[in-house]
Amino acid sequence: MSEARKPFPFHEFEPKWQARWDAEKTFRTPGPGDAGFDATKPKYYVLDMFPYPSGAGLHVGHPEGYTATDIIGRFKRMTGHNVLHPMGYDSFGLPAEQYAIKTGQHPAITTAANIENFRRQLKSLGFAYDWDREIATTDPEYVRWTQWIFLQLYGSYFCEETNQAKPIAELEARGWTRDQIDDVRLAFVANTPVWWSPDLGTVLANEEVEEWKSKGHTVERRPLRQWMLRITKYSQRLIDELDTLDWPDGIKMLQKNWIGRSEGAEVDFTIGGKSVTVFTTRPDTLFGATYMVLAPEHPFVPEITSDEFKPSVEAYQKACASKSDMDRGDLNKDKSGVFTGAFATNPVSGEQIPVWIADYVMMGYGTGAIMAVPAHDERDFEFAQRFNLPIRQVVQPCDDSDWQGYTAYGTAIHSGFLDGLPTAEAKAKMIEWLESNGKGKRRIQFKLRDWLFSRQRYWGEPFPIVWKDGHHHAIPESELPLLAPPLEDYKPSGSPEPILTKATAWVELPDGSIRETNTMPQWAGSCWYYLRYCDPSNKNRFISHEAEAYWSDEKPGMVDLYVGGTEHAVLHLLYARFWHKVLFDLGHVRTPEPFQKLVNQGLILGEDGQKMSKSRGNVVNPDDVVQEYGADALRLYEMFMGPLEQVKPWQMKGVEGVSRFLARVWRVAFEEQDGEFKISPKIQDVPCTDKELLRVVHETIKKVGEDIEKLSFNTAISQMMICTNAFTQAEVVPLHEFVTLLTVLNPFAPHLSEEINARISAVFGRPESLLSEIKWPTYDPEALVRNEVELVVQVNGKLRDRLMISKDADEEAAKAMAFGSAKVNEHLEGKTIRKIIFIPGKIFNIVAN
RNA sequence: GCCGGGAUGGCGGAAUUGGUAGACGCGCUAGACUUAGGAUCUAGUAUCGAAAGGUGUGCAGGUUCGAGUCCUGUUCCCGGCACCA
Repeated sequence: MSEARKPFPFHEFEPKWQARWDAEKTFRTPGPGDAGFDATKPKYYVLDMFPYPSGAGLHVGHPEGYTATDIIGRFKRMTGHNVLHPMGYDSFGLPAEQYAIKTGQHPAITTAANIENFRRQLKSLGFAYDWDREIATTDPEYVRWTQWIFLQLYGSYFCEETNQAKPIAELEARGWTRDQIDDVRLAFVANTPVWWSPDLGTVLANEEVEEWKSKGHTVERRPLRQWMLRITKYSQRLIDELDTLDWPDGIKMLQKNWIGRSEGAEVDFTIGGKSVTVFTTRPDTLFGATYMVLAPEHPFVPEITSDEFKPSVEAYQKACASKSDMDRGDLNKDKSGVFTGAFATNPVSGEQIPVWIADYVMMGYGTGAIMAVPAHDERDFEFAQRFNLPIRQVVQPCDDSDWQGYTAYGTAIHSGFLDGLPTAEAKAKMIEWLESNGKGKRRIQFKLRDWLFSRQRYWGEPFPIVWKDGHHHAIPESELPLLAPPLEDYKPSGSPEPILTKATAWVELPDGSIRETNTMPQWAGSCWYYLRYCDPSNKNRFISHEAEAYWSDEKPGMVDLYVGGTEHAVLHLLYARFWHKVLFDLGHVRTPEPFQKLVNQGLILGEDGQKMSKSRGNVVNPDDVVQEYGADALRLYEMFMGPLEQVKPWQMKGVEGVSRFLARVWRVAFEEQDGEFKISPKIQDVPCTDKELLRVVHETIKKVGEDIEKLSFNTAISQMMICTNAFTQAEVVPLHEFVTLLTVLNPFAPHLSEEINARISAVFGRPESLLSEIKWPTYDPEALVRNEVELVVQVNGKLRDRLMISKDADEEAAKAMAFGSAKVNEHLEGKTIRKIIFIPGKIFNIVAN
């Protein structure tokens, strides 16, 4: 599009307004203690998931959520709130380091350049952020507090009695030994099998493995000494407190499934005098256990295996060790396993059952051992069939289902003292029996594992920990932030030694202690950034008590609205909740949850309906759209595409559509004369005498306000289009009403609305004030009333006529009108009227046959 | 397999929560203005039918004066989890 053909000069006024907002700090949000802070206003905290500043820049998915929160934030400002709407950068991470290695530049340099580009792009979209609160997780001052929070975790344990974190000092006072204390810290060291990638030079979390493998990296299983966070202690609270949050059901379900709570029992079997505990959710089927299975990695395997079976057991263990969890999963159709030669004693029946090892039992869940009840468990059933193991019925189905492989509830049979009991009661009774006979106990089991928190990469926060005499110690808070030393070579060495180990001058301290050389994962920074925004430059605390108090309220979650992609459902959103709860337990924050309301924006697909990707060539770059149609058009289009949470394809024609709408708004105000935009003579500073026009304007105030609250932006825009069309067709455009339209349009298209308002204000000599700083208009309910309404007349529920009728016509009046209609009478011919249903102002339905 | 979300014109999507299905936009058709228009404005646009009228919200039933909306069953699509005992 050539310059001359631009329907309105957005290329001039958009940068102009952005520069002004920047220079005047229009959207600065004073907090407690800041000049200009008004504590009487209610707070509203609206948060975006901050971006990872990649080299590729923003993609069109970013402005989708960011525009939604921007509209909400601007709206809440106009309705009298102190709005906290900040932005920052999640700037540590493996991709940055990989990119740096590839380009030969230090990640600090590439990260700074990428942040600068992101900031430019964000500013070019006119978002009303308080830029004074901008943070990056790589800022040394930010790293300081990330490390400080880690030290809180390190300095705490989980008290089972009160179900909360407490300071380690309490245990010291009680005379606990160092080893005892180290065993219960929320941040602890464990030797555990982890996923190690030699070419990336780091371990990976389970959920990261697939992604990096698909990029061609290799991973292998290795036992390594790692830092873990005891998130499992919070399993129950993380499930229960979801109920207090206004989150999509799907996300709540995802987290619940991820945490994976199961109720059941531990049952102690014996193998040659040795006690082996299994976990089961069906203690009622204990009489039906016909064999036992241990995970191949179970520590008892070597000692219980008889000599005869040692070769096959060892061969099987070796084969399993080389398989990943995924491979095990892929092969779940084919059950495999070997007999150990050992037999276990069933504690309730005294029966001897064979002990097998099989990879369908995993060491990481429960006790790594199961009692197999093939009659009532699908997996056990399959395994028993494969290896010809006995299958014994102990549950009678309630319906006529086959009992073999029947996993639902029923009635206990062939089960001694349980016979005749329904499953739920049988479970309870068996647990009672186990507990009173010392053969087991009730147990609640979770799938959630402790969080593997260390990485061996360079581009992350170092642990504020030193080692001396084989023990770890926190470094003093005064030494924070502990920054990574400059390294010339941070390429992976191929060994699991952390990169920082190479910086010997940094690692080896004069007193003979050595620094921890692992670094934290990228999640660390994103776990608490929403707290730092409240008080971003505080030198003494991660957040002041005053700021924390003001930006929290009586709701369980601190942030009023959090918008972002669904990809973080179980990682970031779970980790952040965990950290927040620890800080809550320790008295640092007053809300038990970080995010009250969560909304996931839907993915934007390419024009071809496929996921956007470089290889498909269907990627839309926001910069190009801004260049051609302007920021307002991009913002408006992304909001007009459809419901925020829905997946929807991009259509460049749709951008043109909203751009035309903006041009129509512009042309209500201006006519083009000799390439200049002159104010339209239709705009007059007169009262609005056109009742219909006035009605549409007030309808627009009402609907746009309500729709913004509901995050229904597409319908709000549609109403503004209706309103604009009414102005376009009006002979006279009353100034006051037109400014009202500009005001409600302002949160959506801030540049255009401000520009039109500024220009017409100058012409009419009105005081110059920013639309974004004035009050949201109120609608007059009187103006919404129509004197005449359309009454739909139906015969047997089918529409037969529409009649204009006074808005408060009663049934008698409606009846007279309806039976006066020729069309209606035609359909009543030869019929007897049975009933009349009258909904005033809407429906008059005649039931006849 | 399990869990979650969805299915409405040629397309993106509306529908006051049981009350006129298809708002608004795209596309398309015709007209106006124009040297010209890929600009703008006006009118039309679910479908069958010349019309009257009929039919229509994935499919099959049900409840109701009335169902896109509620109930039962079913098909397909998208996302997530997946041997968790």
